[in-house]
Order: sequence, then structure tokens, then C-alpha cells
Amino acid sequence: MGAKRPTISDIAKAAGVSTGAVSYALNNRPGVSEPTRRRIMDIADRLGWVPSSAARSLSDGRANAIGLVVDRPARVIGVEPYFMQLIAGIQGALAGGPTALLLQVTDNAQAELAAYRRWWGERRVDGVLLVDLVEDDPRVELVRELRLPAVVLGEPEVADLPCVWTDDEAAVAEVLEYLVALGHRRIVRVAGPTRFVHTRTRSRAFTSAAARLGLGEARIVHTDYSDEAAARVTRRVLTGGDPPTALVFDNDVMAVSALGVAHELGLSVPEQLSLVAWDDSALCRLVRPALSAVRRPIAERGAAAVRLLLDVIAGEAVEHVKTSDPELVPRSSTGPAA
Amino acid sequence: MGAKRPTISDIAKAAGVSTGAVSYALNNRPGVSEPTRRRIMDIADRLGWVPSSAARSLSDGRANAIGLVVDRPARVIGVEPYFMQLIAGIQGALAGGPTALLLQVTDNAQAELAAYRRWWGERRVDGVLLVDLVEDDPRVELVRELRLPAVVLGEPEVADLPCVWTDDEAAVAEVLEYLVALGHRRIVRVAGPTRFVHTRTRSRAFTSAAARLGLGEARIVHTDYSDEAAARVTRRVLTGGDPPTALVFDNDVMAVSALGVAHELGLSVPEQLSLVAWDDSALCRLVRPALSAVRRPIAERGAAAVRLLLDVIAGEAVEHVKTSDPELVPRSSTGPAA
DNA sequence: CGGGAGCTGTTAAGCGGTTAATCACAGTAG
DNA sequence: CTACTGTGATTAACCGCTTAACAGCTCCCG
Repeated sequence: MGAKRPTISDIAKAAGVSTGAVSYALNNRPGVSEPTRRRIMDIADRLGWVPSSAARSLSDGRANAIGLVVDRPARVIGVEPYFMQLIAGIQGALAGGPTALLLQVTDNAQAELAAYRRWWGERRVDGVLLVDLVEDDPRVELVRELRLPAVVLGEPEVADLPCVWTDDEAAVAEVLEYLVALGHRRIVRVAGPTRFVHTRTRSRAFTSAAARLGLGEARIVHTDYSDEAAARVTRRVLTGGDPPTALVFDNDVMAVSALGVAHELGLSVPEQLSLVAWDDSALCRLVRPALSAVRRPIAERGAAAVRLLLDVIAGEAVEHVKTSDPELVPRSSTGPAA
Repeated sequence: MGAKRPTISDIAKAAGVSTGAVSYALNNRPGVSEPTRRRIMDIADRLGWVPSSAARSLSDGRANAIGLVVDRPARVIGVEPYFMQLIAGIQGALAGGPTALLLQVTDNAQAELAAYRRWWGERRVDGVLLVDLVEDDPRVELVRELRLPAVVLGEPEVADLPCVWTDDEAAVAEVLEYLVALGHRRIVRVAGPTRFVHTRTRSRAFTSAAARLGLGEARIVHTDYSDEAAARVTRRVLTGGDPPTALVFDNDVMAVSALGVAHELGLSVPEQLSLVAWDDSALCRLVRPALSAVRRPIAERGAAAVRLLLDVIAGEAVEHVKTSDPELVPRSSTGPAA
């Protein structure tokens, strides 16, 4: 059962006032005199009083919690540093406030939808964060139908939901220009699953930048973000006809995996093959050669999303938030084309 | 505010019975006839009823949530695959049930204690999972004082709390025997922070196995689990007098980092230096040479801990749970001593 | 035929807060 | 002296659900 927790009526008894007065005092609302308020607050923290979230939820209808569902296969989620960094950023913005984070990891889209629906039904969360949006994402429809406050981490204009976004397109162009400047012309993008909007956005940017730079053959191959898939795809691309001299990846893990494949195939990096990773977690610095990568402000994204969501929940008018720009961090995995 | 959510009194109205009857029916308790129960349940799921967690908490005192606080510096948490795997395991055991997971990431022990205290005060959680225990851990004292159900992921007998443990000592011995069989005699263990109990346990096992195997010089150096610290330490150890021919690490990230250092120093792995990682996330397979590692059942630990905690919360008598044993997975980072 | 025993259902209190409505009691104006 | 205005409090309803206590009904037995 746990030790006894003081309630406002304990405080009321100790202070010789009604529970109503205690409530007014503790919430800094008018209705009690200054001396009384002080007395009540003294007693409250002498008793170590903390409001019961259930009671508060029940009466004011707010859960003081937000939810995040991560729908990625278990084997991917472990190595992918993205989510932990995102969570760290989320926590940073939540720290100090009354709001808690509910986390769920699912392995299919249905389960994710069910999770939102249930949280909403149980009134467990005041709002949710949406990541990895897909085209015509059913979650968008769902939160709209439920009128569940939601913020998207992704690209704006894909849903009429408030959104925290990062200018990936510019970064894609920057990477391509960089590689072209190094003399590369056959460049392949190893992307995540097509269904993700962010994948498509980057692919579009990749294709158009390639066209602009006069690269006829801007190939894109898709994976599921896993290291195995990346290895398979990389192997195929490198051993196929007309192999590329540079590869651009959609995350860190795949780039590292490709480094291993290059090693296997006896291709030296960056002399014979250049690699560019995406996200730039510590992984990129860990391997040899250290990977050139596009650094994105992941924790910043999480924190911004939380702030935005809290505003939405508070009923304020909000606008899309753009984070700081990604930046290419050149290291040792990129060099002049062979 | 969100769309309207049905309550039991909506159901009661629709079924022409009292809310009490509805409650009995929906909870499968005696007190209503079979036909009535069925009618009520039909109406309930036609209306899409989901119980309000706040209301339920308030009346039965249970939060239907458990809490996990991870107290590691932000820069470590991102790359460390351990926690995400643990969380995946936790979710697996929670899936389908009514219990949610509250997650908090903090960057100091005080904040962690505060988090538990607050969750308890708010009655937000029914119990908590404790990881990374230290000697005389204040959290143990805290949960005892609060009578907050808790389960330790770590070694038994360090606290009188139920515990999920893995036989690391045997694994340490196995690794050492393996290395000695390969001819290594100068072996250094690159460990996590001394304050963690699991660090000490492994160190003790390391020292005693070394003694048993007649290795006089079983050195242990400590780090904070970060790749930077590991690189620093590895560099120092390898360039100092009487350098080791094999290194055993306390996690994956440090081993990968050391691989980079070896590369820097022109030491070839495994010809001149053998490396053994710990945990065996995908990281180990990603790098070249692939790292020999001790694989631990991390997700299994998480799942077992959840089940144990739910039992404790339910008031059942429980015992420590031992997970399956870790196993050494030899890959290409270990070989005969030079 | 009186009086349990069993079902099926209702009533109402309570969980810990919030808050509209009300009240007692100044002080102050008319 | 009455009426009005504020101020600082209390009261009680309510949020949605659980559950002990009780009530009506049928059935069965001595």
C-alpha cells in the first residue's frame, strides 16, 4: 500500500480550515488571506504534500502527461541512437514541470494506433508526439477524430498539425554539392523505408539537387534502417554494374554497417569509396575511419516538440517551429573521387 | 478538450441499470445476471468505453503504471544500446496488460530520488524498476521508507529487494579462461564506474578468476562508460609500460572506441591485441573486425523484471529471478596472444 | 406457512482534489 | 440605522469508478 501520503484534508485539519481553503491556498488563487495562505503552505511542505495526480486529473480533466509511441522493430530500436537522444531532449523540456512522459514501443502500426486510442480513452495523456509520419498517416486522422492534441516531428504541410521541423533538404543539397566538389558523380543514397515522409522529402531533395548539379544518375535504394538491410543493399550496389564512388545514408547505423561491407570487399574508405552518415551520434566518431556525417539537432527537436505540445494543450495558438539547421561534419570517410 | 468519452453512467443509462451494476458487469464480478452482463458489455464496446485511469486510480488506489528512471549523462545515453533494449523488453512484458510505463531520464542522483519521491506522492506509479545500483544505494532506503514496490535489476543480496539477476561472474570467468587459453597473460579489464555494484561484482570475479588462473597482474581501470573515457584509458594502458595483449570491456561502446584507438596506434586486432566487448548489441557485428562479446539477455531481463514487479505489486510472495546465462560469442577481435 | 438462503440489482459513500455558490462579518457610504 | 461592498472563509457538488451495505424477489425446506 505504501506509507501514508498526506492529503489536503490532512492539511486542512492541521491548519484548522476547510479543504477548499487549502486548495485555494496551494494553487495561489484568491480567496484566502496572506497569513492563512502562508500557514497552509508551511504545513503542506512540512507534511511533504504532493497532489494526487489521479484526483487532480479527475477533477480538472488534465492528465499532466504526454505520450510517445515509437514504432520500430525491436532489433532496430536497440542500436538506433536517435530515439534515446530524442527522449533525452524531451525530458529536458519536461524537467521541472508537472508533466510526465509515457513511453510505448510497438512493433506494428496497428498497435501504435491502439496505444493512442487507449491513452486517450483512459485520459492518460493530454497530448502526444508523433514521429515517423507516413503518407496519409492514419495517426493524423485519429488524433483529429479524437481531438487529441498532437505535435508532429517531421515536415510541415503534410498534416494540418503543428510541427517541429528541420531543414533536411538544404542539408541534402549541401552533402551532394560537397561530394560533387570532391569529384564524385556516381552517388547513391541509401534511404530508409519509402513510406516515411521524411524519407521522401530527402529523396526528393536528393533527386533535384542531383539534377541541378548535372548528375544524371542519382540512384536511391531503400532499406528498413537496420544494419543487415544496409549491408545487403550496400553489397549489391557496390558489386553491381557501374558502382558508385560515394554513398549517402539515412542514419548512422547503416553507414557504419556499410563501412564493414566496404572492408569486406577490399574497398578502402575514403580512397575508393566515400561515405556520409546521417544524424551524427557518437557512433560516427567511434569507427575508423571516422564517418563524415550530417549532424542534426535531435535533442533540440525533442525539446521544441514538447514545448510546442504544451502550448497546444494550453490552448494557445501555435505555429510550426523550425529547429537550427543540420550541418555537415566532414571527417575521414569522405575524400576525392577515385 | 477532446471528443466526448463515454463513462459508465452513459452505459448505465443506455442499459437501464445503475452504474454499480455496470461496474460489476464490466469487471466480471458477481452481482449481475449473465444476460444483463452481456447486454452491458455489448453496449460498452459499442460505445467504445475505456475506463478512466484517473477515476480508477482514485477509487482503487492503483495507478496501473510503473516507473523507470535512467540516470546517465545525456552524452552516454544516446549511444548506449543497453537501455533501449531494456525498454523493449519491458514493453514486451507490459503489452496487452493495463499497465503503462513512465520513463524519466535524469542527470544526477538527486534528481532521480526526487523523481521517485514525486511519482510516489502523486500516486502515479504502483512500483518502480531500479537499475545501476550503487553500494548503500539511497534508492533502496527510499523505496523502503515509502513502501514503494520495487525490483532491482542487478545482483541479489545487495538489498533486501526482489531482484532479477544474471550470472555475470561465470561469464567473466569464461572470458578469462578463453583468453588465457589463447595464451594471453596480460589482460586488462576496462570497467564502468566503481560505484556501481555490478562493476564491483564483475571486478571481483575478474580478480579471483585471474588469481585462480595464475595471472598475477590482473589490472582493472575505470571509466564512465563513455567512448571518450574509454579511448583515453585504452590509450594510456596500451602506451604504458608492460602493455596488455587483451582488453575486456564493460560495454559495447567502449570496446568499439578502443578498436579505434588500436587502429590509431597501429596495433592490429586481433594479431597484436584482443578485445572483448560486453552486452553484444548489433554494434559488435557492425565494426571490423567484428567484436567478440559476451551476450547478455537484456530484453529478457527487462521482461522478467516487469513480471516480478507486477507480482510484488499484487502482493504475492516472490523470489529472486535468475535470467538465462550470458554467453561468450567469439568473433574476430580475439586471437592468440602475440 | 414462516423463515432463511441465493440471486440480482440499487443506494450511497468514498477516493482527493477543484470550484461555483453561499455565507459571515467586517467596513463604509448614504 | 440601514444598505451595500468586499474580503476571507465554508459548503457542497462534481469528476468517473469501486464496493460495502442493503433491498426485493424467488425458491426451498422444515
